[in-house]
Amino acid sequence: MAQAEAVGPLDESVGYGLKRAAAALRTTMDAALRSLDLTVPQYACLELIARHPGLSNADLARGAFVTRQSMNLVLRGLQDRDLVARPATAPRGRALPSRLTPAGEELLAAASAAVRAVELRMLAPFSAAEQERLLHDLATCVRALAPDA
Amino acid sequence: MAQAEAVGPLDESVGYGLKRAAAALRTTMDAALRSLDLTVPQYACLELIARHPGLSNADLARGAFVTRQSMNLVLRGLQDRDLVARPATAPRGRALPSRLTPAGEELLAAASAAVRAVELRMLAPFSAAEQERLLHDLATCVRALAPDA
DNA sequence: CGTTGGATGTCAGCGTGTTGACACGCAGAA
DNA sequence: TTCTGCGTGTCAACACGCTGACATCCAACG
Repeated sequence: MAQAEAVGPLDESVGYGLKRAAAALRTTMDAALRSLDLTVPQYACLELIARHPGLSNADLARGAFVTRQSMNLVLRGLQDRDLVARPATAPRGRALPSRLTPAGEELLAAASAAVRAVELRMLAPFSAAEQERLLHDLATCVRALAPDA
Repeated sequence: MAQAEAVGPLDESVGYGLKRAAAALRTTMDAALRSLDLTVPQYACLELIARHPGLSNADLARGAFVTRQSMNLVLRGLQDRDLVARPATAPRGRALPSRLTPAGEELLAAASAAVRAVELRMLAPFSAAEQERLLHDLATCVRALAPDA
């Protein structure tokens, strides 16, 4: 390596720090979920359905920060594994509300525990008040960038 | 939409907030750089080279959180546009130190200003001390997840 | 000195995600 | 009522990024 990883001018950027933290979290989550044969988008999909039963494909896509098409593929994979269930016909409009199967709930319980362990490790250096403050600061960043979100 | 975007149990997760903030930043940066015909990885590559001249492809890849192969493609695209220059032969080992061309420095100046404007907008609600604190908190998260980083 | 290990650049192959487009269904305005 | 706009689900085509692999080069060690 031609340059040391030492504190450089770039580490002073909050945007770079944000990306670094998100990348580290993503990598760690991926490693934690690998033993359950789940990718991060798949886990996010399950978690979203569990917290908001009846969510549509488009809603899930927005919640997981991917396109509808990608979420559609994720959803199909989860359906093939009998982890989520969607009605064949739309009860209202075109949206197909997704729900977890018992197997899905069971797998999610394990996955959620693994992810929570990761988050706990990330937040270990912080007090409860500091965690709350960090959460609030991140939400403020989002609001400043996308007021309509 | 079957469910409102209201404050749900998921918004209490710091990990989710982190991903949301990173996604919002990424989207906003992408929009700001589109007029300069630059993608976020391309901008990151230019910025890294500018701050650490002589960086190798592998170093750039680590700094931009992508693989060497992806960064190699980015680097070629920038070379084809005469924005960065790399020697044909390695002066030492196999690493080819990258440097900005005058055109690259010029374009980077505009891109850097655009990105700084985005970051300023994101950080507008924060005081200088709060910005510093947020930056420190993010670095702490990274350290907790990847002690060797 | 020879050899082992680590690091780099590059190639092929594949999976994934995205952009673009289309058909369908609801709600509101003319 | 009709029609326009919007949201949704789905398909095809493309581009991007990653995994795996290989050859090369330096450093360190026996």
